[in-house]
Amino acid sequence: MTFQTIILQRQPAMPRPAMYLAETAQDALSTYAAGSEIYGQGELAGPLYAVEFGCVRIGRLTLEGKRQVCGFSFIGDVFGWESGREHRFFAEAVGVTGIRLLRPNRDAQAAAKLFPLVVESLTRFQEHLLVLGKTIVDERLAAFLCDLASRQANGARVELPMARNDIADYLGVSFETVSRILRRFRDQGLIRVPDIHSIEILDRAALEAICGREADSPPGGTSRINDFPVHSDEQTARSERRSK
Amino acid sequence: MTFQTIILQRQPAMPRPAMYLAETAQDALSTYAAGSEIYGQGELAGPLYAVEFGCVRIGRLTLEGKRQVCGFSFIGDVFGWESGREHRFFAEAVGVTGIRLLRPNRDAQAAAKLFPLVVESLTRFQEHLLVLGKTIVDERLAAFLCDLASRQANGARVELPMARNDIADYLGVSFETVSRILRRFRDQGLIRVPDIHSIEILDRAALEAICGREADSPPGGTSRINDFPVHSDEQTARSERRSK
DNA sequence: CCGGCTCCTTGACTTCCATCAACGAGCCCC
DNA sequence: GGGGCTCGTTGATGGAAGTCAAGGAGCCGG
Repeated sequence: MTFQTIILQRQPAMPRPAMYLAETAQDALSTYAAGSEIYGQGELAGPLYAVEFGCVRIGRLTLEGKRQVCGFSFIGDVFGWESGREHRFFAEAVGVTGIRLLRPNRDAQAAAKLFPLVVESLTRFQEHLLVLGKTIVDERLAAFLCDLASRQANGARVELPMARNDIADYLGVSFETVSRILRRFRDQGLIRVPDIHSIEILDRAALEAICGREADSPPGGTSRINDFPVHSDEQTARSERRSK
Repeated sequence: MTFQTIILQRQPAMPRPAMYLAETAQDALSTYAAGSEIYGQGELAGPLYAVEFGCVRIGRLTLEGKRQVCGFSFIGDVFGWESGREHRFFAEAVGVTGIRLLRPNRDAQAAAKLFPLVVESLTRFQEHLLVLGKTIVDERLAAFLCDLASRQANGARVELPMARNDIADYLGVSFETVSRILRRFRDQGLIRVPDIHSIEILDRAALEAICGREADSPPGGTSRINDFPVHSDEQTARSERRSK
């Protein structure tokens, strides 16, 4: 396995709440080789991980040996949440990747700081869930590209550090289909593919139309766990049945 | 719209962390008619909601008018997390459903108590995500049944308060396919369908084999945000490339 | 009781996509 | 440079599941 040459957006560390939890800046940073495992299924869970640079894929190996990727984490993202003692997923570096270990403190302040992050993570999974619910594969791929474009603030240029195989396992399609659809998008003039690991979006509106997106509304605002509007004991039977 | 006769597992409220946050037991409880909206897309977010009895579906209406259900919440589950100011999903009562409003306190203790709940919710979405990644629809339905069976501690009996349409939108298939596959499972002797809203699982092992499940490992244990095993700066290039 | 409604089932057809297969490109090491 | 490897592309084919359509089963109100 060779080192990938792409190092995605190496930028100064972002001023995120997660950073507050790192013990010291020096000893909590690890560099992972391309393809190396950050943690494996069944390993003991505990710390959280923040991506400093590069890209991480999170997924699971099924009993039949198939692989399903349930998410990618890019710079600034935090992953590693577990509700049990063990990791139910694996995490692997896609390219050369820098990871900062986050050690949650025992005091309650730590939970309050982590809260927005876990909710943001939840939001991501929910959104991806909707993508996987789509039956037309074009829509899934379009959604994937739009999502990447909005997460990477690179203008029309989108980096694809992961392999086609990873994208396929992420979108629940075969990697041949990924290849074919990218080609179709190219033929339709929606994208350009200057090299295998980057894509230039020529017609963002068209892509968003394909996957049924509204505007560019990136998740991850401020998490609100405070004041709330009381509306109690409503018996309203607004009961139109929504369907196709 | 008529009231459904099924009220799912009306039990004494479970001693869950969520309960600690309800203001008072009386005024925070609302009863919703079947099909009624608990909150809608675009509404202001704020409080959390705990299911006391019944069942809630959470989903989104896409621009094209299609509906995608991204989760069901049963008794004891907490929903309503949002990373932004607005709800990006709707929540509707499936049958007659009792909802307890949870008002998070401002103090940090609240976040610490809510933490396990949001991580549990995250876990559910992750698991469902893997289900949607499956290409064979039989596997999705088998996974759905197994999931319900493990969430409802009813032995082999599984209540299906939601419509076939809901299941279809949850699994990303057409409702005709749901019907067909349930029939096939019945013909194969895997399930019995005594009435339209309940299923008896005759061969749990076979169902779990179909969807590739290991043992019955219900999520929602104790969330660990504390001590962690330090393993810093590993450069190990354990780089087998996992694939199909 | 009958009509109207929603939900569910079943059938026929068609399309989309997974699979199998072959080949090319890039990379690395010997 | 040549061989071996992984990754990516493209083509051909079959099967799985969506779509269209019709009909049945409850449920309700008049």
